[in-house]
Amino acid sequence: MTITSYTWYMPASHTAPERFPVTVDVVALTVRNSQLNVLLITRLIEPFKGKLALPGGFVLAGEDLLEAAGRELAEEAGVEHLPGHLEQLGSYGPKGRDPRGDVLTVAHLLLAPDFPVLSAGSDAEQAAWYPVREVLDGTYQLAFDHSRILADALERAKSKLEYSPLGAAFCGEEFTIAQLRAVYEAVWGTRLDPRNFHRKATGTPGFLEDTGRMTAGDAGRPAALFRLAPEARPTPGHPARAVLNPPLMRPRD
Amino acid sequence: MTITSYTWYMPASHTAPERFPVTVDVVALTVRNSQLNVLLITRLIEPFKGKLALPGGFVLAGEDLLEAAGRELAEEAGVEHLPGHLEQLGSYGPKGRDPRGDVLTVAHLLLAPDFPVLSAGSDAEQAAWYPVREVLDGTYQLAFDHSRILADALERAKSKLEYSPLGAAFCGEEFTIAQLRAVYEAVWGTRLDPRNFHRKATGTPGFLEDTGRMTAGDAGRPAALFRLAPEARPTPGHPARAVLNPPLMRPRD
DNA sequence: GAAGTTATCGTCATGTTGACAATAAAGGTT
DNA sequence: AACCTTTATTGTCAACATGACGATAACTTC
Repeated sequence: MTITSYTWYMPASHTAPERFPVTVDVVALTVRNSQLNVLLITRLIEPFKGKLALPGGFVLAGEDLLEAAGRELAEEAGVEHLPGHLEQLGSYGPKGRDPRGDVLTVAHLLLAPDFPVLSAGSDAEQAAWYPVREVLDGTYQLAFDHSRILADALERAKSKLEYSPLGAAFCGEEFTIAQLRAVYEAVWGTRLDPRNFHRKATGTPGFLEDTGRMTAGDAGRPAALFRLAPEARPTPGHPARAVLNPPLMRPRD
Repeated sequence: MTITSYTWYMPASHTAPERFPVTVDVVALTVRNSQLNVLLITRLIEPFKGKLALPGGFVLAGEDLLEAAGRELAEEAGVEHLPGHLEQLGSYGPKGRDPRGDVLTVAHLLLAPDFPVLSAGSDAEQAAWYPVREVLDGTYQLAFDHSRILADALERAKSKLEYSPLGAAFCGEEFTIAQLRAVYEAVWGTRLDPRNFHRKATGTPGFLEDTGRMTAGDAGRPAALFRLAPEARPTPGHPARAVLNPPLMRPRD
């Protein structure tokens, strides 16, 4: 259905409302060997040709935002089923983001276990994981306002870990306390005392559930395998409801 | 500037990107005689004629989102200068929100001291404060998906009070601890112990600053007047930076 | 002046944190 | 097999924060 007349919410000028191209961008974060990484694509065309950018693309007619974000991510990363937790981060623009005109973008945040990115053909935009640290310190330049979006995403991710059980979104189905701690350390950029973290993680009601199984083959004493407790698991409609209370304290910056 | 061709971010179909009407809506909250209130307008036309809705309107060309939200709010509430703290809440749509077609809306949240709403002429949409409680319990019906947006806004407001100094955004420049406590009680919908709240509010470094002045004329012992500490005041670019740590604990639901 | 009201300061038991000792259970080394 | 290294897990303890309330202080109202 196309809207041909607007008689409501009429701007003072009494003209038809402006229409904007709307894109979704995704800040996909994961932890690879104890480092926080972000998924970026290399732009093959102007503007910002050769620069790195967040994966994303236009919202299509009849699509919702999360839907569009999931679709774009799946397309550009070359995966079928989206792993991890996807949520909306915030909207940017439409003014002054793109040299070619006003574009509104709705940024999203994906917290996911490490997954392999498909190496597409050479004519497609190449997606790959990049250490967040190296993106922030200027080793790489991001296109558009994607640096700011990344910064906002990081701040969101950091605080998510404090109050929600979403740290586990970076892990697989089952994980050890040490693996979960590595997530917190990578996202927060700090070191945490293993003993205190263990106490807090296992002692918080409604957070973790012991599987009864253990790791084997690694160095050191085998570790117990945990999974998210049912109350902490995301359910359709109520993503990640349960809250860590009191929060897992992040050391003061 | 009008965009006539898109050669980047090209959807698979290789057609020009869809364009959407984009609106901003504002959930304006305030505390009036110990009750949380929300600013709503009465719709004068279809759809949802006669129903209540959040103030809002179309984003204009060359406008940014916060700008548009501030403008719409000022227009519909009939105020010149926006009081309080305005921030983006999140985006909704574009699918299935409006019976007439896809519209993307970016919801915003305003936390403000009680301010008088201009009673515009009878041909304009009438804006007024409504107790949030009565909106939630079904006494009033909201248009579009505005009930959901209001619910999300409330959740955001509640958690904002825990970790940020934004409770003070509901108060004027100077306020007493009891006034601040009334804000927390109204937003959280709980009663707080005055003595413990006083201890926490005045004992949190970087939150409040004693003005040295006192109230007079009210019932009971005069109260000291406080203002936000400089570290907790919003500055252009860094809105409400300082964080309450540890947070002001909200009683478990 | 007495009573009522609100603000503010204290007290105390309980719970949480941060620092760190000690033990457990594996693999690797000699 | 005895030892060493590594990592996991269980405790201990002081410092601090919270929640529940007692006790005053300083006004207004009657």
